[in-house]
Amino acid sequence: MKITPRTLKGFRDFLPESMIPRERLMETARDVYRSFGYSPIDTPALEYLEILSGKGGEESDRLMYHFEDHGGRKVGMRFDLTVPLARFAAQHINELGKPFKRYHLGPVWRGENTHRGRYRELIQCDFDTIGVKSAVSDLETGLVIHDLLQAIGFEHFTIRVNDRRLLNGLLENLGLREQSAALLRALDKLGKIGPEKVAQEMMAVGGATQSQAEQVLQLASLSGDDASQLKQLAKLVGDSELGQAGVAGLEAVLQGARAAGVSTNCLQIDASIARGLDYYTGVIYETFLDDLPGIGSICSGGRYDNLAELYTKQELPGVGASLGLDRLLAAMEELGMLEKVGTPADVLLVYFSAAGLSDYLRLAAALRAQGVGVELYPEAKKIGHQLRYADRRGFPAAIIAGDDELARRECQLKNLSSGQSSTFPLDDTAAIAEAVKKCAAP
RNA sequence: GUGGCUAUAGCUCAGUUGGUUAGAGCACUGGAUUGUGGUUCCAGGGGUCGGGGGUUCAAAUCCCCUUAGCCACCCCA
Repeated sequence: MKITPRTLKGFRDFLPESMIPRERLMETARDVYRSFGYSPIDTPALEYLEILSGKGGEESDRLMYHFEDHGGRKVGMRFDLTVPLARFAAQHINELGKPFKRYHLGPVWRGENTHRGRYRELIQCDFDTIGVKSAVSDLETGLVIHDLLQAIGFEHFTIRVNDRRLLNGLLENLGLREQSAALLRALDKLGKIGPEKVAQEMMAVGGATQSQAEQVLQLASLSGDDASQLKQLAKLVGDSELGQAGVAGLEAVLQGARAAGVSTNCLQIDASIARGLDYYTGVIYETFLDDLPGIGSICSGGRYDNLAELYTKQELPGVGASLGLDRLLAAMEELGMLEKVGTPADVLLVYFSAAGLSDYLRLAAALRAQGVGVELYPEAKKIGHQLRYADRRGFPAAIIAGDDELARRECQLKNLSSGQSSTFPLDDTAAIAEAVKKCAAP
């Protein structure tokens, strides 16, 4: 009786075809983060339960995988990278200095119900700047998102920016500060259920009056250029100090972004985004793909005033965002942006007979030293078989060097998409490497 | 967590009012072609019909339970 091979609900295997673009995406994220000066860190998958359940209480029990280890310690698996960052920062900030900019790519686990694009094990790609309150860091966070999406290959996307202080300032003005959580939750559904139902929910659940609900909804109906939108917002928040700070924050982000060359198409105010994380206190970002808005935000983040207050007396403000790798890959798949490749190598080296093995090994080593990925076929099967293998795996090229070629100290390089071959001296590995790279280029 | 839909070969699916040995396309392996892939032709392997229980002379087909997936809602650190 064999054990049925299967994976847990919400957990997935990745075949090369999906793992290759996945790794590429992570590499792109790392490159962009590094280009802004963020440094890599890592933290354990397991933490003491008390670290992770700091504020969640009962709710976190449902969401988090937790258990008792063999030493009787109560432990939990991290469900995001922000809480571990808070612990990490509280523990190490004196060695790190401020500001501290880090990126962190890694899996997190959530024991909640699964949906399309939502799994129990997922990769997060976070970057944060902690230890400073500067608006420059707020702005830079948006710039990273912008550069990241461009580096991945997106042209049509919208980074929506908002500021928590704006919303709270308005609510303060209206005397609704106490109910802000319920009201923001309602406001966040705007795109989904429309303004009328949002107003209804605000009145029913949030305790707002009709006119209060309408004023909150005005936030979401701005028009005109940056300056006039900011003017409208300033008017809405009136003399609320908090609200004015929010307007100023947004102004700084918009001006900076324009100075850095970010177009109005790619980054704009959307005062209705309110979603999520309770701990955000300032600027908020959410990013949508214009060609696939239904998939939701693929990169979100914002500013939080005191990341690590649960763990240290030191005040540690921060700002950052997180790329939802799995959701983004699902989107790219749907948009046909992922070409199917079954191999990461550039060329297949056909194996004729053991007599040529030393030459093959020497050639392969020389090509690899020049940055060309080479796969040597491991057995002397028929050439047709080996070429078919190369074709199906998506190799762009094959090197063919049988007894005849080797006797002449030559090899053939066959471009598998055009079908054309050319001959090179076996020793001229620089020329071969260059020709292979030409085949591999799109 | 609530409600609905679904599960047949590696993948996409057919399978009549319950009826005898469960099929197709693609993929895979071998051959036609002993040194040139993608096309074509031939052959082959691969299924306890998601799992368990029940009804029946007889179940892929009907009933119950369970697991997994999809959709909507709830929630979202």
